Amino acid sequence: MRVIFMGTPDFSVRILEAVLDAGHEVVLAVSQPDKAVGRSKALKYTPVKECAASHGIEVYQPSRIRDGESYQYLFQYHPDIIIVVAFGQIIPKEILDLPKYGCVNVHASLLPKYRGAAPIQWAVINGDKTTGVTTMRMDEGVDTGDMILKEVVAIAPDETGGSLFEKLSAAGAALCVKTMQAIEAGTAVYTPQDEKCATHTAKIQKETGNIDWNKSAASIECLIRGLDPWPSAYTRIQDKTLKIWKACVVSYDKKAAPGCVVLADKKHIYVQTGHGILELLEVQLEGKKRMPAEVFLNGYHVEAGMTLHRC
RNA sequence: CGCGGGAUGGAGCAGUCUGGAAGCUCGUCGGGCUCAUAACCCGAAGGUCACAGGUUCAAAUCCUGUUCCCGCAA
Repeated sequence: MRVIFMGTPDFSVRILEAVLDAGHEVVLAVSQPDKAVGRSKALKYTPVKECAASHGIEVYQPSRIRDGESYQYLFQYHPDIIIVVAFGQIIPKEILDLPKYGCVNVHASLLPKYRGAAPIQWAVINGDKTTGVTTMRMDEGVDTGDMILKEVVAIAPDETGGSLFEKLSAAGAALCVKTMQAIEAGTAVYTPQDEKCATHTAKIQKETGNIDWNKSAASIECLIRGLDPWPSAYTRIQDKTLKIWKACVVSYDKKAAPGCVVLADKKHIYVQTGHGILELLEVQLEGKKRMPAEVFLNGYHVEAGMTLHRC
């Protein structure tokens, strides 16, 4: 099929590559404008742009896809289908209706659950046991279109946002190709979403990682995993930011105020939470590299009674 | 040139302001204690103090330049 691919981050790249591998003709890649990023503030290509460029695919980067120009531009490519994966802008109806087979979206959750921005991280943060990917025929709402195919993916006990991202992008890539086959063969079945079961997720912000020690140890542990590798869960220790990369729930028969270090020896740091004790296993002090707790303890003095603060 | 922190035995850090003997915690190796130990005690090895210049009788420390790492911001 003649495909226009719209997407921006790494998640989209995996699917773009799968579409190419399946032999489809990607005539145009649409991505968000490049952004100044990193310490040097250099303008950086979006991952999709980078991938498209390496395959010799033309790239289009409208700042607003909703203005009339974009429609005109896309129209001249006469796509059979538009595949949209984490593009980052809402697509107007005229473009949705442009291709013969419409616009198909790959979403990293089992719709109608987790419509919206960061379904992967939220599935981990909420402690879900399973999640998945869904393909759908897009309509004007955000992630509200009729579903075509789904695949369930298990969330491991030590799953991180990053590792789940890998699993879901692989699953999404395969599912996208399968969906396209079904559409082309005319065997695709379109199932409306049950609005009553719909949930939405908010965009992940830096602030999302600010640990609230009043929460339970288990939920904080999920937060830590969900926000690994970005933006990471963090707290304050003696006026410095301490990122927490790995932790586990432990039992310890001592009580203190939430955020208080109840045990600190040569190898362990136990922190009281609103419910249960959390042991910090891997941390990173501002300006430093991430390191196991016992290594951190070699050079940083931590003792029982110290308090970790919410920023 | 967006802002800031950092580079010191194998690891993590102090020391830098107020130049003048290389220090702490851990690891490693040897010995001791012990039924035993990842526990404890004693001892040892191991460092061009990121790199290059400069100032000085003397530089980890002050000045200049370079490289690399990290946090913030996006």
